[in-house]
Amino acid sequence: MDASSQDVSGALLDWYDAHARDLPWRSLPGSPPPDPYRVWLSEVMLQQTTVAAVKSYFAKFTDRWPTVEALAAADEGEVMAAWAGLGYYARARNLLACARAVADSGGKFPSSEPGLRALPGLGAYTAAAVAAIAFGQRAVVVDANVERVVSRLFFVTEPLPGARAAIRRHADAITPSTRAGDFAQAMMDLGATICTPRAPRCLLCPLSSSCAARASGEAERFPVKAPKKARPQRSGRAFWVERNDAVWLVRRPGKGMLGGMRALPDDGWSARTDGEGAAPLSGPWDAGGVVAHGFTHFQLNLHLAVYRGDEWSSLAAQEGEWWPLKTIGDAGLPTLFAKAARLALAARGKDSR
DNA sequence: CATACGTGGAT
DNA sequence: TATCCAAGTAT
Repeated sequence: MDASSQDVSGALLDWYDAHARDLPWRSLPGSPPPDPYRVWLSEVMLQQTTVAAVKSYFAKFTDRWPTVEALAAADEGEVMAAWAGLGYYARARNLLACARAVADSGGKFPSSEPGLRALPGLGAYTAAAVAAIAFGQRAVVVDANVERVVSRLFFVTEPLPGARAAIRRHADAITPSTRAGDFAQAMMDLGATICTPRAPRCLLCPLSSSCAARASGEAERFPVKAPKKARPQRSGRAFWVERNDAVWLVRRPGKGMLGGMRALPDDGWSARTDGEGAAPLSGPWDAGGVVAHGFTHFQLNLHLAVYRGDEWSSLAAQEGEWWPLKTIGDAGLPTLFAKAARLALAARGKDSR
């Protein structure tokens, strides 16, 4: 390592010793690594998800399933329901698959980066992060924070995603061989609190004297990114069928949008197409309002169709369940359908008043 | 390499 | 209000 790389990692670790965020899945700077189970769980939850959103879910999961063996023994539906609202539901399916793989191998996570990378739901980032944070191994940990910090430090003008390889080389060059976990978390804390996407606080940055973008006065324009595509507008229908203060819910297919989650029946809308599928009953259907919901790659207007009849016999041949309205909050509905349920119940409240 | 995959908070 | 963005992964 050359002198300037040492300057960067040393200055960053000194800053981290004084300013590390106190987070439930962390150990104090310089102290022994935390339980790999908790590191892994937090890292999966934090994929594309904010610290604020993760905190309550992390508490819920570790309280309910304190060890990887406990999670491995859990019912899949209960894990999916516990994940409801956090998004990117493939993570929950992979989480359980990973827990079971680890439990089947004696209950210990692999400590090597390649061993971790082979587990379900662990990609390049998460494998490196767990290796560094839970096992103290030197690993090049590159997430969106690191991309931003490094692209500024080294004035990387090539746009993402093409710049990934160059950014990785730079990150490798400044990664120290000791305090691997602290270094990785320090880079992420710096990116989250100082080297922010907009209005970076360069005056408070421990790396400002080494930062090429800071010297140029244009830190804010990094990382350069390729232009995004417009999000298409889609529409679909969801069906509200009520009987004896219960609503008819289904389980979505294991893959695809909201895969594996409990849901209202719908007409098959997806990222590719508006809905065209059949209703669970012949109707008649009343208009129950519209839920607007933004996904990563499209915007959806979900039209709620409400059945007020009493011919439910055709449902007996279908997969699904009557869920009591008074415990609808425990059904584990993803946010889109939780919004739809809220809409239906609000309208119902008005009717009965 | 591009696309599918959620959600809520900040600006 | 609209857009951006967050500790990415799988295909």
